[in-house]
Amino acid sequence: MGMDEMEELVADVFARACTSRAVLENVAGKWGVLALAALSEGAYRFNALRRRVDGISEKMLSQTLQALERDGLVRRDVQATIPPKVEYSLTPAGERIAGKLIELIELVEGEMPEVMAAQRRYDTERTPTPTRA
Amino acid sequence: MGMDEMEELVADVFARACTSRAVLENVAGKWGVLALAALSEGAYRFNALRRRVDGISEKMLSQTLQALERDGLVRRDVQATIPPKVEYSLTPAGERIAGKLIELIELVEGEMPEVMAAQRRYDTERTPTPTRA
DNA sequence: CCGTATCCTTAACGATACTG
DNA sequence: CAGTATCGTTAAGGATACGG
Repeated sequence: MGMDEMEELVADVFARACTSRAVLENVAGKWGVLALAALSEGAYRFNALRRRVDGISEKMLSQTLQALERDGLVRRDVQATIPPKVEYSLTPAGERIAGKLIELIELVEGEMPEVMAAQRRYDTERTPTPTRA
Repeated sequence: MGMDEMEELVADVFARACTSRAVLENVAGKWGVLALAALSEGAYRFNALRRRVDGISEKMLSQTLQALERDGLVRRDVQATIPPKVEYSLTPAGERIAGKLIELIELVEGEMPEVMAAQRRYDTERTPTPTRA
């Protein structure tokens, strides 16, 4: 077994309790994707970001940003003014990952017509037996 | 406002209750990523896939596959043999999305050294005040 | 304005048992 | 083998209120 295969094992996302899997969940999870994608548009302050990511609660935004900051993907800059301003932005690593997420989002959006057609087919093929009228 | 901006609005993942956001969650969610990534290696039968995606329960695998099948990303082929064999594989759309997910996974794995260093920094800078000894 | 802390509700999840 | 059904547990999530 060569070095490359070795590294693949210890970092394999398919293995549970793997560090890379945890990071992947932060990044690809429900709110992580949207936060990173929004920040790839530029720096945001807390409440502006909250408005951008429609539907996120204060609590979840706070938790999401903390996780991403801990992973070194998001930078948090505090300006000690009154009232205080806090700006969130992407680190270089964050920008690389966010870039890939944008590609994913655009790909998904491009597939939406096909996806919605498939959903309609699936739903009509399985529901039409309502206890047999 | 041109056509392009219009389409972007109706399909904007940043809007809650948006169809593309729901699909993105199926695809990028905890189990969706792993299921699609595994299937990009080739067709899998139910229990083989369950073993490949370490830690997933029968219930979650079943639910995940149903959602992805409904979205037209996974195909389910039943062979009426005894015992029955069911093969799961990617549709063309599923392959396109899975390909992008693999890129994401590999990118994340590549950033892991940097990420883990950031985590260590974050953890040491914030915990070392345990009630002040 | 930027959050954290709390409470409470909901839904995700896992384990088990059972059917086609 | 390939699931569905049910149940109990846990964690995620939302709303509110308060502190920095």
